[in-house]
Amino acid sequence: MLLQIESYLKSQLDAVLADLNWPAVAYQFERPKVEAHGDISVNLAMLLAREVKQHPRQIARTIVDRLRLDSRKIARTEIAGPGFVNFFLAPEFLQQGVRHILEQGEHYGRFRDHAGQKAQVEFVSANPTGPLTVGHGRQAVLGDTIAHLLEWVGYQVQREYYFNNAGRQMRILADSVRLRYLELLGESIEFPQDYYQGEYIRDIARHLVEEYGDALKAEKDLEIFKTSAEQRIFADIKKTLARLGIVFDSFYNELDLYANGAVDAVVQSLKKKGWAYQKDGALWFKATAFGRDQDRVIIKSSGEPTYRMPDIAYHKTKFDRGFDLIVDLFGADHIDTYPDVLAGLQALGYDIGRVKVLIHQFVTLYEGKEKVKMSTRKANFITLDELIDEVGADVTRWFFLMRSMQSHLNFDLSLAKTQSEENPVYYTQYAHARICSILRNAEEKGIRFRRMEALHRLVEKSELELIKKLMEFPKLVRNCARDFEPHLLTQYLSGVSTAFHKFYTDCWVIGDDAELTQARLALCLATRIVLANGFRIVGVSAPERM
RNA sequence: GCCCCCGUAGCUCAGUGGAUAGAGCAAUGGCCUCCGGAGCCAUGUGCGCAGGUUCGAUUCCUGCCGGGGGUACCA
Repeated sequence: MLLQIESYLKSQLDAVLADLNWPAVAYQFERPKVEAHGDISVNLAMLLAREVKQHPRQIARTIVDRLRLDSRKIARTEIAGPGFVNFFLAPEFLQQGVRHILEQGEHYGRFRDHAGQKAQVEFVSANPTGPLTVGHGRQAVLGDTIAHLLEWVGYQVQREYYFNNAGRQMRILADSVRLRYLELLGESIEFPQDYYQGEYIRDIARHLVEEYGDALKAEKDLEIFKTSAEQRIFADIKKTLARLGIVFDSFYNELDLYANGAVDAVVQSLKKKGWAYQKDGALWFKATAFGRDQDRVIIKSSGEPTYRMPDIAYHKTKFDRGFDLIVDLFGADHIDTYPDVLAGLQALGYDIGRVKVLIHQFVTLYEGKEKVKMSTRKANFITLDELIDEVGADVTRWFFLMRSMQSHLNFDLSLAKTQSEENPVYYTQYAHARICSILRNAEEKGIRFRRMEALHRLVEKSELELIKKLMEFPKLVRNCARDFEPHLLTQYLSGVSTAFHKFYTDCWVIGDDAELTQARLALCLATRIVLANGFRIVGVSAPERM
């Protein structure tokens, strides 16, 4: 609705500009912070000042005098401050906004902007060497929410998890399991310090003992230990993600890229195109030709490819699989490696404009004032599961979404535990539960919403403020999806809750005036729709009771 | 050394090229005849420092200071 009124205003303003023979400038609509400045303001006059060589206020005056706006949409127009033109929405327009929301229901806020287009979001992508950490949790929640947002603007989205099961880490993991296995069989072993120390390694070994007895005692090949570890750990990872409501559509592994020749094909292709050369016994990629500060080794002198090769080959498959939008979500530790991948793709002739790389900063855990150092190897990390045990899935998701991804996140565990009852997510969910309670109450009294024509009774300030808030939702969804900024949603939703709680305090819903009751029930229903739709995107529950 | 991110209220964090910079937690005082008090209302402090661009900078640019991360023929 807000989007409709903006395009209406834009067409009116553009017509006036054309009339006056004034140049088109890129003016913007915004929602003023201060109530006295109206509902929508436009900075047009200030931008025109230089072009037209008049005072902004005078320009604004000229424009406003020529505007003939529909009074059912815009109640009045004012010029203020340095030359803002402020518009005040007509109550009638707001009341019709409620009707619009009720008619749209669970589709309110959805767009078809990208209908028919395919997007892929790659995230988490943690190697199966241990349980997910709190840091992975941040990425998991961000990625899943971005995927939701893209779905809301029309994309068909695939969630993909890429993992590396070909490298040295997995060998160490496998050998860690082997040693624990031998230990369980009573052999005396020496467990290296840089091996995986976690208790879960013993669990995996225990399963092997149960399944194979001592049959693997002399097994020199690590394959069975590796496969077993990979399967067990992945099962746990999936279970953890499922607790947060996250399900991946596809898992892609590095080994396949070697097995099916994809890595080799990329090497040949780079050579053929002249982007690779031999030096010091290694094969180098001419990354400097694509703006990098130095060339990179892609095949070591030992004959092994470096990690960049499978990364490039993997990304090539994303293009070959036909995605219109490719989103990569990485932790800050990858910040210096993805440009090589992009350069590689450019060298192969792909349009990297389709790739959106998102970097999120790390989570630093605190226990009170003490910083908790985390290392999967040393197994002194707090797992994502433990965090969910402590605060629940809703709080976990909400907490990770309250911060923008480029901000470092200090997570105080003891605070999260003690404050879990006072958490902002409860405040927001409470509004939803409260609405459900009112509706139950009405139901018990035999009152049902059925009269859309009562909406003109919504005239109280807190009613109109709530409606304005609800009408912002679609624009917000679209902007969050466009800018890949899921955190704005949590802020918005808690703003909706505030507006609702105010309305609830000021206005009695179920009363003697049947028509007014109908109007306010409609507003409650509309609020519930917006909250529920928002919760669906951020992935928290919409409780009917708390 | 070089590259990336961050520096906003006591704490954790939002936000904006513009008109009076916000939320949650923490603190203090109010609000229950009646739909859920997990609520509402009221009270305080802040854009790291210095230049520049601009009609206007907390926002953009440069330098500095402080914190985090990267910078391998490891992944």
